[in-house]
Amino acid sequence: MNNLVSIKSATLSEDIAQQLSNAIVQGEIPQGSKISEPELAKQYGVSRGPLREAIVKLEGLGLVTRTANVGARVIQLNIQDMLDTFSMREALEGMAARLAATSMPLTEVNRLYTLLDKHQAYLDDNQDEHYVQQGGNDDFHLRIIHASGNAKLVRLLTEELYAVIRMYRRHTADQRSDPRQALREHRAILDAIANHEGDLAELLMRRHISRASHLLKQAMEHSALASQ
Amino acid sequence: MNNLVSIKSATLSEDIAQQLSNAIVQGEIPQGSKISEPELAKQYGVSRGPLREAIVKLEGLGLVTRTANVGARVIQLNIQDMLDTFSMREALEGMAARLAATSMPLTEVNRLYTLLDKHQAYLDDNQDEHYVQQGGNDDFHLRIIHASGNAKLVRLLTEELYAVIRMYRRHTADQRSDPRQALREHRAILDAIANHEGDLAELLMRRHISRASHLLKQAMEHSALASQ
DNA sequence: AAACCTTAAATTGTCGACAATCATGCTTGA
DNA sequence: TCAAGCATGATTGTCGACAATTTAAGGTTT
Repeated sequence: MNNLVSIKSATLSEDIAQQLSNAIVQGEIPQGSKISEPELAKQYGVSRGPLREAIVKLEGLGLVTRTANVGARVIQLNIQDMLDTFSMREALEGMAARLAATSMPLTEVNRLYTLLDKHQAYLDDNQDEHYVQQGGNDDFHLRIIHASGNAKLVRLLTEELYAVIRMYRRHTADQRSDPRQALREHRAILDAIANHEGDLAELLMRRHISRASHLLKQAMEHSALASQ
Repeated sequence: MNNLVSIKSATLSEDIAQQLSNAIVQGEIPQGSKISEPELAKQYGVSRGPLREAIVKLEGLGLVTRTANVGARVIQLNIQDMLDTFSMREALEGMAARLAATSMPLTEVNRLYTLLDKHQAYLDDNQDEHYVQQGGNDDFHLRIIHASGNAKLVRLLTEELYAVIRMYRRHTADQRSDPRQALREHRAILDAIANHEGDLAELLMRRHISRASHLLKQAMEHSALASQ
C-alpha cells in the first residue's frame, strides 16, 4: 500500500528510489535500520524487482550499505563521516564558485542579488528564523553550482551527494548557526563572482563551508548523534 | 557463454558489473553503443536480473546513460566532458593532497619516495616509456588519495569516478605527456607532503592535474575523439 | 552453564515468463 | 511520390516462483 503521494514517473524503480530516498533523509526510516525487501515491497505495493533496483541506486547515493546475502542497512550519521563529507563539499563547491566567477551571466548574478535580498527580508520578518531552502530553487548553493557550467560537478553535487548533505542539514537543523552571518558570507561570495574574482570566490566559499562544518560538528557533539 | 576469466565474487551482479566496467574502459564495448540486455545476458550466461542490476551500477559510475523504456548506451568521451571531469579531479585530489600533508605517516612517505625511485629507474631502463600504473598499488595518485584519511573521498575517487578517469587515460594513452616531467611533479608534491605543507601540496597537485588535463585536451583535439 | 552442531525459518539471489513500451517496415491515402 | 498511420517485431519493465545463503532456535554434548 502506497502511503505517500506518488509522483508518477516513467518507471516504478525511479518512483521507489525517490520515495525511499526522501523517507531516509526525513528520518522516517531510521538510521542504521535494516531494509527488508519483502516488507518494503508490500508497503509500496510493488514486486521485489523494481525495489531491488531502487536499493542499488540508493547504495550509489551512499544512503544505504549493502552486503551480499545479508541485505541493506541505512547509513548511520556520525561526526567523522560528516567532516569527510564537508571536506569534499569544500573542495567541490569551492571549485564551483571559482568557475561561476568566470561563467555566470550577468542576468543570473542580478537574480541572485535579488534572491539574497529576499532572504534578508525573510530574516527581518521572522526574527532570524532560518530560511528553509532545502533543494528548492531558492537554495543559494545550488544556484552557484549550476552556474559553474560544469555538468559533471552539477550531477555529482546535486544528485549523488546531495541526499547525504540534506540528511546532515536536517538532522542538526542548523540550530547553532547564525543566519545573518551566513547571509553576509553569501553576499561576499556573490560579490566576488560578480567581480569575476575566481580565486576569491573559491576562498570565500571554502571558508563558508568550513565554518558550517565546524558549527555542525559542535551541534553533533552536543546531541544524540554524538553517541556514535 | 562467459568469454572472460571470471573472478568469482559473492554475487553474479557484482561479477557482471566488474566485467562490464572493464569491457567499457578497455573499449571492447565501443563508446556510444547500445547495451542490449538479452544479448549481454546470453553472452555472460546469466539471466537479465543480475545483468540489469549491473547496468544500474554502471549508470551510477557514469559509464552508461539509461533512458526509460529505451535502454542503456555507453557514454561517449568528448573534450568538454573530459575538462569537466578533470576540474573535479583537480578539486578533489588537491584536497586529498592537502589532507595527506597532515595525516600521512612517515613510513608511508618513505614508501612513496621508494616508489618514485622505482619509477625513475623504470624510465631510465625503458627509454622514457610511460610506466603503466593503472589502478595498481603503484599508482602514485591512488596512494595520495588513500593517505588523505578521508573515507568518502577515497570511495568517490577510487570507486565512482575512477572508471571514467581510467577511460580517458587509456583512450589517449598519454602520448604527448612527458613522463619525466610528471615524475618531477610527483616528487615535488611528495616533498610538500613530507614537510607537512598542506597549502603547497594542494597547489602543486592542482597544477599537476591541470597540466595533465591540458595535454589530454591537445591529444584529443588531434585524434578521432575530437569528432564529437 | 557454555559451546557446538543440527535443523528450520526467513531473507536474499536468480531465473523464466508475461505485460508494457518503443522501434521498424509496410500499407494506405492524398 | 511522400507522409501519415497501422501492424508487427523486438526490447525493456515487472512479476511470481524457485534456489542458495544466512539467521535463529533448539537440542546435544562437554
